[in-house]
Amino acid sequence: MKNYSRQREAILQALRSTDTHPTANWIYNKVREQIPSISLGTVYRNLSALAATGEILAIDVGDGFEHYDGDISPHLHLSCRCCGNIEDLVLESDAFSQLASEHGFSPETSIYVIYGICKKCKKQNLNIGGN
Amino acid sequence: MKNYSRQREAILQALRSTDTHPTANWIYNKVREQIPSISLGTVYRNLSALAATGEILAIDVGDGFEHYDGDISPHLHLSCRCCGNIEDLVLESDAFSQLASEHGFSPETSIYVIYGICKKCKKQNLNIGGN
DNA sequence: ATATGTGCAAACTGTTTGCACACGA
DNA sequence: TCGTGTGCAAACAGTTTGCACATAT
Repeated sequence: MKNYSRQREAILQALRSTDTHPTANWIYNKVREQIPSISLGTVYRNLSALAATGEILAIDVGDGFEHYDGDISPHLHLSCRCCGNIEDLVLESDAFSQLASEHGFSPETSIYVIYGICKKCKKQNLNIGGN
Repeated sequence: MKNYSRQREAILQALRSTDTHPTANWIYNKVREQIPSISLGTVYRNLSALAATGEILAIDVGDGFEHYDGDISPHLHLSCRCCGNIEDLVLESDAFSQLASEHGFSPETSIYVIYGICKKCKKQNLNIGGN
């Protein structure tokens, strides 16, 4: 768990260089700054591998894109349906995972997404109607 | 918000007739028992419409399929990476949404997914390696 | 008649995969 | 040399969408 290829290293680095939750395509473009010859397929392959080993998190917020997160600690994802931004909210304790454990379920990864309107959009009165 | 077509009614009914979290295709096959001529496109269109109005929930557990849930109350989804089953766990209170509110975020829908191994799979020693 | 919804099938798009080649041990 | 990973591009699959027709008011 150390012998990373240059490509995987760059992918991991790109993901950890941001506090957003980028898509595969964003990472692809980012990594190309360092390794112009890298291919999208390689990005997907490595992201899948990293997610499978638990080194990164794959988050599906329902916008049709897979998002990735270098922060694997349990935290809330606040997904704004107005600007599309995904905000993090650190959790002091993961009561939900504990609850799941009490019910016989063995938690491994937790992905909590709350959809709504973020503070900024609300302030700008960019509120979207009932949609 | 009452004038539902026969198709939409059937889709809603099919979704609420099960305690699983079916995919669009499952619903499609289910509804075809009543309305054999219904098309997949119609199912998708209605599911999207129902999810947009908040009458149902669209859940992405990262298996490549969109899952739908007729229960829109905040609850945990326990996704077993062994058998693929999605279990519900009712929440008495949604502390996370409250936390988000305190941080200026206006929650509308909450989707909590915990990945792990369910009780049944664990009992059967179907435990999957580090994967 | 008009507006809304449907069935059908083609199109779309993010993701996956096969294959030949490159690189490190 | 051998195994693993890469680049490329074609293939895949779930979902969306355009269009003509059906249905209800």
